[in-house]
Amino acid sequence: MTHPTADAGVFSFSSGPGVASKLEAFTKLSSDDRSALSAVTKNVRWVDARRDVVSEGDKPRFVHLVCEGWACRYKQLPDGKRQIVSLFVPGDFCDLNVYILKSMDHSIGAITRLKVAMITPEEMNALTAERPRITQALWWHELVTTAIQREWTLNIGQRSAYERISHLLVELYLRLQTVGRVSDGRCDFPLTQNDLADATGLTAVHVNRTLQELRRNGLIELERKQLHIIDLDALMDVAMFNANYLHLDHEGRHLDANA
Amino acid sequence: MTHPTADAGVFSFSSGPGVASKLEAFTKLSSDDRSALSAVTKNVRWVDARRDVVSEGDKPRFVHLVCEGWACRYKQLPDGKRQIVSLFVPGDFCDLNVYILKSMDHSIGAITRLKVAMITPEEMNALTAERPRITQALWWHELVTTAIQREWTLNIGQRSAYERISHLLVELYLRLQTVGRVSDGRCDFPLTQNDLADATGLTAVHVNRTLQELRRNGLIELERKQLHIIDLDALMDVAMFNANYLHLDHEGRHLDANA
DNA sequence: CGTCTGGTTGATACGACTCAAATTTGGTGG
DNA sequence: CCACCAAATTTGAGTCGTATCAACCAGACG
Repeated sequence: MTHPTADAGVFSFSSGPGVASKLEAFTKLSSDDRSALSAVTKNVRWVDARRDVVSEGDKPRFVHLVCEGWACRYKQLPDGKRQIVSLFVPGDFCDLNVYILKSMDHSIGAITRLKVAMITPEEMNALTAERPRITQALWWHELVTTAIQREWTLNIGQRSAYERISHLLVELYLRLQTVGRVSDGRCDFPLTQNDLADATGLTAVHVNRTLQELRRNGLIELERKQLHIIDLDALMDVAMFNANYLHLDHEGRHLDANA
Repeated sequence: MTHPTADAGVFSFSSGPGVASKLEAFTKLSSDDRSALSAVTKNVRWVDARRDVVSEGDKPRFVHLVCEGWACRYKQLPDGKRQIVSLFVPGDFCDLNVYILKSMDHSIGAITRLKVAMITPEEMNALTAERPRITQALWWHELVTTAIQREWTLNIGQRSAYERISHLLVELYLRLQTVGRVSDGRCDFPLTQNDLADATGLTAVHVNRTLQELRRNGLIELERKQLHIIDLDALMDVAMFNANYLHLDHEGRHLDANA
């Protein structure tokens, strides 16, 4: 098992599933699709943990695709409060089509050391012009991303701390599962309690006590940046988790596009 | 002034700005663009206040465009709690491209009596195939909609009740302004305190007391479904309002596409 | 009129915050 | 390999913002 801070890579599956893995949760891609995708993801960049990939106010120039590591989207208030509004795991695109806008209204930050592919608007246009299946899949990705954003609004607005953290854990667990980064009920989980606090609108102290309660109740184990979900059904129950918003039910998913 | 429940129409500007008004906040449209738009918005439907336009679980079949009245997007939890995750005012599209998905993960509900145009996927495809400027504008619309969603997450996660309600009032005021539905610091505001509670993650009682405080502090007047913002700058200050997320700064906005 | 929805008020309770300090962990350099 | 330091986690005590519960009131409607 790779150590979280080792230089070679942050994750257990450091040469794990390809960048297409998330899109393939929507539809099977042909091998041509896959090679077109990997052709535009050649231009990669490593970003240190806790560094910005893009900062609020920047003119957006690239679409970013997370290859390795975790990132977040966050917004900051003048009084210093910070809200993490999205989390990105490997396979996630950060800002499809954002280059239409004049300036970023939020920042993208690296949670861990991060490998991101940088795709130019021209490459994206070429890709979508030539590969309708990828275009569809990117649209699906965009719709799921905004559905997750809505669920977060619901989560923060209506659930208690205990439910809220449970919900976030389940969401991330399922998202990691769809890109092949869960095994044996376990996954990497590099968020600090401070990150968790910023993502859920709670304080770090309260997150700490809530996690202890989840442990005490036999629902999870969480240490050394490893999450083990002991009883997923019970945790989903606590969280009132309804997976419909992840839209993993697409029929095309089981078809083979290479036929 | 038209009464909210009168049959003729909910708003002061009932034959107000056209459906293109929001898109024109991004870029000037040509008269061809405008007629193409109005051609696909012929199929309209009236929905009673407090009724669903689309319900969670439905197969999405149309893109909806709000012509008159207000609507909301909401999600409900099994324990009965409800979160309004978005609000729609005239000129807003509800769910661009949503027909890619198999089922709705949220509902769209009418706040007032509502006039919505129903656009088929085929019409949308034809529209975007033929009218690149509209395609761009729709993308911009989509990006702004999700930016608003992120700002709501921030709002609920980090701002106090007083700041939070202020922020929502300012946002809606500015959005109404861009579609020409503000005059003299005043606009229609059909939300009940209960709606406001569901949108901000507060209770109706607390919303009530908070509104009273805003009134007491000379920032707003709000009665009979009319909002008067007395001191916009002060209110924006309270809310720590940064309008960047509305992306109203696009250069194309001031160009004339008919040239 | 009586009913209903939306708004207002008061008293009380509690979930989450604050502040402060101690402890543990992980990384760094001698 | 150990000593050190910073970051992250944990604990405790006290407070506060917002929720809860329960009336009551006003206007709109049938």
